[in-house]
Amino acid sequence: MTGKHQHDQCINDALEQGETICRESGQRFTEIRRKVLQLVWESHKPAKAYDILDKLAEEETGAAKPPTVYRALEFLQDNGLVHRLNSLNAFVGCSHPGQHQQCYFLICRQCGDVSECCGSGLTRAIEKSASEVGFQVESSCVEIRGLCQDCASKSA
Amino acid sequence: MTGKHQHDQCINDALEQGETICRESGQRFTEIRRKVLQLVWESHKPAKAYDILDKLAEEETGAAKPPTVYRALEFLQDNGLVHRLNSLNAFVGCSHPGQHQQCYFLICRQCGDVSECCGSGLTRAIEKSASEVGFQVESSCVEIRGLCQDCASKSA
DNA sequence: AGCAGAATGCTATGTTATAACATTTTTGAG
DNA sequence: CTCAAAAATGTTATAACATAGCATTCTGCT
Repeated sequence: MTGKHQHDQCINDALEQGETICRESGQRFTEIRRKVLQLVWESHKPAKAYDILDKLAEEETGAAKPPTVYRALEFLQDNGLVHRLNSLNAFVGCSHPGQHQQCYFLICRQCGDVSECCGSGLTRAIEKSASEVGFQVESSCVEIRGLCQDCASKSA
Repeated sequence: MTGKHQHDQCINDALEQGETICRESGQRFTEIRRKVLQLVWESHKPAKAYDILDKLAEEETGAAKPPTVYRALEFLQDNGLVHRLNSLNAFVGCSHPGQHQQCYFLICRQCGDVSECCGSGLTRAIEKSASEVGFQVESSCVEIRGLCQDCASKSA
């Protein structure tokens, strides 16, 4: 996820998945939504809403306004194409849209890359802990900070 | 945590712990810090910075300004007396300051109460998941939404 | 063409948070 | 006690993040 990879492929995959998901659910994958998804996927680093806004402004004649971006982001979130990182007020592309129940994020404090994980172990641990105090889990937000493998090995 | 309880006791405990922690670490538990901690502890619901600000304004002659509140909150966080909930942009009192490694929060969507848990099971699950991809955990933020026991039984 | 609903544009404003510098308070050294 | 350094607070301004509400445009359908 964080290592060297042909990142264009990530972007293309993401756009195609957006296309597919919208087609299948009868929603429209409009230019703005496509563009915003592409910008979110420019890297594996979280994208801030206003940075996306600025990038849109560079490319478009009429500069986009905040609601435009936030609406697109909301749509993408609703359709599982991006996730919001609460601890950073930022967004990352979902690496396997349409197929997860619950996931969590590993955020590298060094390089800033975020990777998404979906092992069921953590989900089960959360359910278990919560049920011990009679709490019914509906959703959870798990954001983990630390050093990714690449950065750990470089700084070692 | 969420049931009926003599909440004054929670507040008093929290203030005393603030006192103690500051004394032991050679820091000052000033009036503002004390007051903000008290306001955070008014209930088990998360407190927003600007609400605290408003409450301070009601009681003080000279209305406090945002930096005053944010500074106090930062101090309290640094000393483990309050936690910030990223998913809500809000703060809750720490229910056992000075003695935890890592904790997570159960946030009831019905009554809004938040309770703090520190079982090691979840921490271990996080460590384990992260280590599978070579990620070194430094800190984590876990916020779980759902229904607390009280609300679940009422709505049942 | 004409309509309904979805999407976008746009203005304004609400909410959350911090930078930068002035002033006051506290503490400890002499 | 007094002064200087450090800590805390005050103050102003503004940055950063987000949404409400209404106008306009686009799309698909009949």
